[in-house]
Amino acid sequence: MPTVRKKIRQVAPMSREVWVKAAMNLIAQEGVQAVAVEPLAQALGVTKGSFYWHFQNRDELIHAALEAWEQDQSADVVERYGGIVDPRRRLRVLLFAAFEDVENGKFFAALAVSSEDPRVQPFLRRATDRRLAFGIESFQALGLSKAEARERALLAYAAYAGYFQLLRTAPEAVGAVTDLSGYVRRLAEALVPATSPRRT
Amino acid sequence: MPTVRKKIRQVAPMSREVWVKAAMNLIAQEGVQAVAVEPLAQALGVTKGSFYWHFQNRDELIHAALEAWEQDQSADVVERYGGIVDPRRRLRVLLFAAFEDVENGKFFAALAVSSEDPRVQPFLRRATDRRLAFGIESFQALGLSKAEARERALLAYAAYAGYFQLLRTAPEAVGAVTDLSGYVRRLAEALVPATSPRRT
DNA sequence: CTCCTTCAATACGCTTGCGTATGGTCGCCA
DNA sequence: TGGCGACCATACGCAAGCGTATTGAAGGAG
Repeated sequence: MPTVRKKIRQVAPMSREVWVKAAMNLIAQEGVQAVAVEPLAQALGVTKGSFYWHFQNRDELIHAALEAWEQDQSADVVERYGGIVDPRRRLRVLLFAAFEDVENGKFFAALAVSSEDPRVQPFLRRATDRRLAFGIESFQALGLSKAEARERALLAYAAYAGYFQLLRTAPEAVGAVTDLSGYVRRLAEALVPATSPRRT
Repeated sequence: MPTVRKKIRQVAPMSREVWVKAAMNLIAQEGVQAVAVEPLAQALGVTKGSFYWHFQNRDELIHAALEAWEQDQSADVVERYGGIVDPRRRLRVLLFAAFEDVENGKFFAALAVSSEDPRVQPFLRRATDRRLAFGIESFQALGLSKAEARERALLAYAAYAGYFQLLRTAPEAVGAVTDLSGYVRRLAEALVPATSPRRT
């Protein structure tokens, strides 16, 4: 240990956010049950003593991580594409954007993995409801009945959720489909009637 | 060893199958990590002493449960519909049958919940590969290229997996779509080109 | 009746992880 | 320079589960 006079510790005081970020990574890879205090502390090079200074208990960390995700979430997917007025275009843009945000898709799939956990259920439900409602709304703006809009929104969302679930469980099978945009285009064309403005 | 003792005990002998069935139920509802020996024994009204007579360890029970599922699995989905020669009809029948087998769909979704578990991964992979391969094969029989067949099979399977995932995480949202057959019909019509004019 | 096999209960040790209690170190400030 | 507060380590108690070892009951074969 030659030139280690000052520890970096003071500069990076292991603040809450470090724990939250680490927890989010763990959730994305192994689900919430993998967020265990002691292993996580060891991975970060500290002990539980540090953790229980920053957090009251394990649940608080999990909740913080889920909340952090929910923030990015509603900022990204919904609000950003709510501005597009043409519902046809909005739907297509939304679909492509959703499938291209692999990071978020993986986290969502990881949450679905922990869907039995009562801590994640409200978050999962809110995300699902928000996205489905947005889809239904958009399809209704195309002139479809509410029932039909619901049907298509559910199909679109199932295709989304299923895609990222498969990306978790069998990535090579998904990887064999080299052209993701082709996949999404097919989905969009199946759901959004008359993509080009040939039929107004 | 194989002296066939015919005499069944008057008291239900708590044979292996009772444990396996109970484990399958637990997996379907809460995932594999819920298959714990002691709670399960208590739920069955016995103690661990019984369990460790029938099984070497916990993994053996889990493996047996997963294998039991896999048996029904390949018997049901693939073999039963492989006989239909017309690929167009085969695909449609397969799609409807898959979505109507709610029991199996739920179990599959529960397995996806435990996808991080190294014990379930081979089962999940085999099921996915088998189903995808069957779908690709059928789409190719329609005259589609391999790439296009892969794309459609993946979309169909994602819609399937996502549907049952949503049924787990947000059953009311799915329940709002009252007409499941409409959902599947839309999916089928989007994927299977130029349905024959005979049947709807 | 006795013994042997089958099945199950009890008791024990071990590991993992949660949460608490207490003490130590370092910097800053009066 | 003494002390206070932020941050972390250590040590402990506790619960859940796994797996093992030992004991026990109960029925059939000889």
